[in-house]
Amino acid sequence: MLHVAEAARVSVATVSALINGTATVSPELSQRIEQAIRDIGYKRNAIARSLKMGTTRTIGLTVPHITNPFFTDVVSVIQQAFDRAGYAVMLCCTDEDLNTQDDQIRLLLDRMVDGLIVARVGDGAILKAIVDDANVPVVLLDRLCEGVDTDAVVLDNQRAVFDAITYLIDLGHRRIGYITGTSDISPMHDRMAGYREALQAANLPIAEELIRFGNFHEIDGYNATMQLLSAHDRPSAIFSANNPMVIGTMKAIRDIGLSCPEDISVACFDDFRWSDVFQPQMTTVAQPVQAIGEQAANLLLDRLAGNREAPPRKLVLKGRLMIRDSCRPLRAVVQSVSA
Amino acid sequence: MLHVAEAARVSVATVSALINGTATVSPELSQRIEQAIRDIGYKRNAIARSLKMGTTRTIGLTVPHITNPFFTDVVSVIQQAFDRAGYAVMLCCTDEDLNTQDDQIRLLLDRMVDGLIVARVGDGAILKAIVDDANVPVVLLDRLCEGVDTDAVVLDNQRAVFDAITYLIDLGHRRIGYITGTSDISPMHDRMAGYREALQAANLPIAEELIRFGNFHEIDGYNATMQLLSAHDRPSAIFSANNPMVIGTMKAIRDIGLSCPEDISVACFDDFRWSDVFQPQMTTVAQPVQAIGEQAANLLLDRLAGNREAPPRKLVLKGRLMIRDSCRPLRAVVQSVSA
DNA sequence: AACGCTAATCTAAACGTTTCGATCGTGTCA
DNA sequence: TGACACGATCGAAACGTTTAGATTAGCGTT
Repeated sequence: MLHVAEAARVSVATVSALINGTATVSPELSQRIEQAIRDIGYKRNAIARSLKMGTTRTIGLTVPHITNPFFTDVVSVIQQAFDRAGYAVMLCCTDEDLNTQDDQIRLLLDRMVDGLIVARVGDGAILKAIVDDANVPVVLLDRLCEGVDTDAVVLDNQRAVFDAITYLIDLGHRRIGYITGTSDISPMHDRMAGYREALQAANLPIAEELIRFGNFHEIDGYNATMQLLSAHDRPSAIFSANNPMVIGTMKAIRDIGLSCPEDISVACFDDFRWSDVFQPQMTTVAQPVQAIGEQAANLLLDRLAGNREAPPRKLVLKGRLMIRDSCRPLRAVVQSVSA
Repeated sequence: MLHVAEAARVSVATVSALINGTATVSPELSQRIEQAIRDIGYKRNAIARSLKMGTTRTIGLTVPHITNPFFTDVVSVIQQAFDRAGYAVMLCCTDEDLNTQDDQIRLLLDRMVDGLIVARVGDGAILKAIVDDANVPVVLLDRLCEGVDTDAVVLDNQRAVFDAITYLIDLGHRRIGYITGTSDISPMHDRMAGYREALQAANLPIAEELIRFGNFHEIDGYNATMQLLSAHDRPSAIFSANNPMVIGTMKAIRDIGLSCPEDISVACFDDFRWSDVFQPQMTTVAQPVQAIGEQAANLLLDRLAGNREAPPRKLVLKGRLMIRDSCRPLRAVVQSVSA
């Protein structure tokens, strides 16, 4: 900018005024300055600007795994929304690891991001501390955080799983395997509650041996399914509370020589792009990824626009059960119905 | 930092020296400073540091669509690699749009990213201009760019498609539909070349009506397939040069009342996580996403480490044909073989 | 005792902006 | 004609660091 000012024989203040439109500058000088900008190929240095202004027009976004199709989609929507608003987004993947997450959030705050969207991991203690003393607006995505009272957009997970499990029960299933991630994050906790609620509502016993915990990964779903299927009284249906794990479930079913839906019904959380193309077409709980991403972005953009004092807003969206053909009625039930 | 210095009764220079380890500071002062840092909860301002140092420890990454599973995986790997190296990554999705890409690259350069990894879009003119005058290292990902002579990691696309088409030919297919994205980017161009080469090598005619262009999206694959299948002399196999489009292909096949692989064989570029779980298990050309991401990251990290003068390095990796069961031998061939 | 050497510390400039307040013509009004 | 307001422009400080070079103190040599 100094060079531009010299070339146009004006002060840097005038150049700045013209560029930002913060003060009127005469047509004559405007022209000289614009010419100089073109000649020199001047680009404003956003870092210097950020230092002075105290704002970077950059936000941080952390998700556990970007390869989880739910997060892929949400990240995509969020990125687009902020792009439209002229913000850059720094993406971090925490790999479901608490320390990684802490490091990354610190990294983002060091870089003075203007705001944070966090699909958190682990317990909320450090997140809370970080959020409290850095005074950037934070919106929680997908996962609430005890003690962190801030904007959030989540799904009504309990209801969504309740609906899915109830659907399986209506098909005649009585022993329904349930594969979940570790329950220290709210969605897993709430989904489990939905499972239990549905069984109770149908007066079915809750068999703890049918509930299997994994660490969100395909291999965990595989192992859990193997255990479920090799038990002597195996379930007739399996619900996987997370998308990557259901792949493991399907592989285990295949490897053990069974087939879905003939021998065992399967449903899972999170829709994916291939759901209705390949066989079996998977019955899933679809999250409104577009809405989730947009709402999260809007909440944060609203704060960034200056609305800092409004009380925390918690948006709860509804999932939708996408019934396809990976779940079949149990024969016994079909008979009793036709009897 | 000023506050810390005052609290510890030292100069800011000493604080800086301690924090960065750039000079020895006596145990006594060290302790006072560390205490002050803790008391105040001081965090170094990375923006101010960047301004002074001329480096942000941030890189920019642009891809056309993060929801394309190839890019999802590569982005994931790249993000991890830079995270390990202490870099942040700004992610941009260009949506296959040239103007968007230009805007985003400018946005990134304004923010003084230290380097750029670009899976480009459109023609390379502006990209070239941008890359030339911003003097940040750039590595091209997946797609080369005419006139931009810089580090790159790409696939041997021609060979990969050659192998896939040859496989189909060996199965007895003679009329093989080919669905591609617009050929102004190198992978599409090279893949097409592989298609033509394979047909020529087998002395088969190249029927231009079997070649369909789309814009990388599912709907384009759908439309292209509809056209191919409603022609009077329809192909017995279809190869889709891009992953999202193959979903459209499968939907079109279903909607038109055919089935894969019984009525028509299908193969496509880019493997996906569900390939071997659902039916038909798709025969694909798998890219070594892990290697691609790591190599791209390494090339850039090497430049960032100071190796600016080395001549441009172009890494060409090999694809791998994953034969599953979405392609069947043509009956005629089976008969002639058994005859 | 004077000197030079080293280690520890400090002062101040610089990075590239924004912006407050000052300055300087110019035209208007009494 | 003098006072005054106003519009255009500028000078300089500030944002929070890093770092070159200056300063100081301590210590061993001669």
